[in-house]
Formats: sequence, structure tokens, C-alpha cells
Amino acid sequence: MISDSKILENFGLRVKELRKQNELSQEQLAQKAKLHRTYIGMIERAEKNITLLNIEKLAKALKVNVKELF
Amino acid sequence: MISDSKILENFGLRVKELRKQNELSQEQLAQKAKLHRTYIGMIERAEKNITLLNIEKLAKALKVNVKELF
DNA sequence: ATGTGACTTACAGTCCGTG
DNA sequence: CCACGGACTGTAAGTCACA
Repeated sequence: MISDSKILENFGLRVKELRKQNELSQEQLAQKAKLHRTYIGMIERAEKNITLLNIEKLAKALKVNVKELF
Repeated sequence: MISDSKILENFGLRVKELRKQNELSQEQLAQKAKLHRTYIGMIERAEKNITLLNIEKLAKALKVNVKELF
């Protein structure tokens, strides 16, 4: 746990949920978002405090507005 | 310019807008969000790629959901 | 009240791998 | 296919003096 806030957890769960809906593996999502495969895993497990530019990359790869990730 | 994306700009403008609506100075917002005054300025000017935990701090200080910052 | 340059420390993010 | 680890590099976090 890197923080006592739930926001990273919720964000990670949301990414996982949308990734599944798009039938993507972590690796495929990583490719689409131009991020590293291990990093996607860390985000889903709420182990990293993601930055805004990468949030946008994920939103695009998952075909949703940034808003819908929250 | 730290990126060719507009998301940091839009985010900064949104923070500034909400800050004005709450009639706060950058200094006062910084205090409420437990961030540094100069850091708030950098965010509003889109000079920093803010992380999710700090986005949450700003949302709380501005009394909106994270969603509403986008 | 805010912008800016300079700075150090912490951690975002990558890359190699394993079970 | 994913969780997790170690080692690494780049950049965000956070602060300050001064304009």
C-alpha cells in the first residue's frame, strides 16, 4: 500500500474492468497505450501513483473519456 | 511546453477556474490542499505532469469530485 | 499575490527476469 | 497470461530566493 487513500485502488480496478470489457491482456493494453506491460500490472494493483499524461494514454487505449475512469 | 497534449492545459485552466469560484488565492488553495504555493502555479500553467494523489488533494480542496476536474 | 530558475530527494516508469 | 522482484533512468515532488 503506497497510500491510505482509495483513489489508486479505485482507479486500478476501473482500468482492469475496462480492459476486460475490451478483451485485452495487460500486454495488449500496454502496447495500445504505449506503456510498459509491468507498469499496467502495477497500476491495476494500485502500486503506482500514475501521472495525468499516462491517465490520458490509458483512457485513449480503453476508448473512454478521462472522466469515465473515475 | 512539456507535452503536445492539451490535457495538462485543460486541467490547469479548470483548477484556476474552480479556485476563482471559491475565491481563493494560489496560496490559500495550496494551504487547503497541503501543497506548495509555487506548485499550484506550475499546475495552473501546465508546467507539471501532476500525479493522481495530488489531483485528489486538489479536488478535495476545491470541493469537487475528481471527475469534475475533467 | 504570482512567476521563475535552480536545486535535491523521492518515486514514476522501464527492462530484465522468475514461478 | 499475470504477479512479483531487482536494478536502473528520468522526471515529478517539493522548496527557496528573488523578481
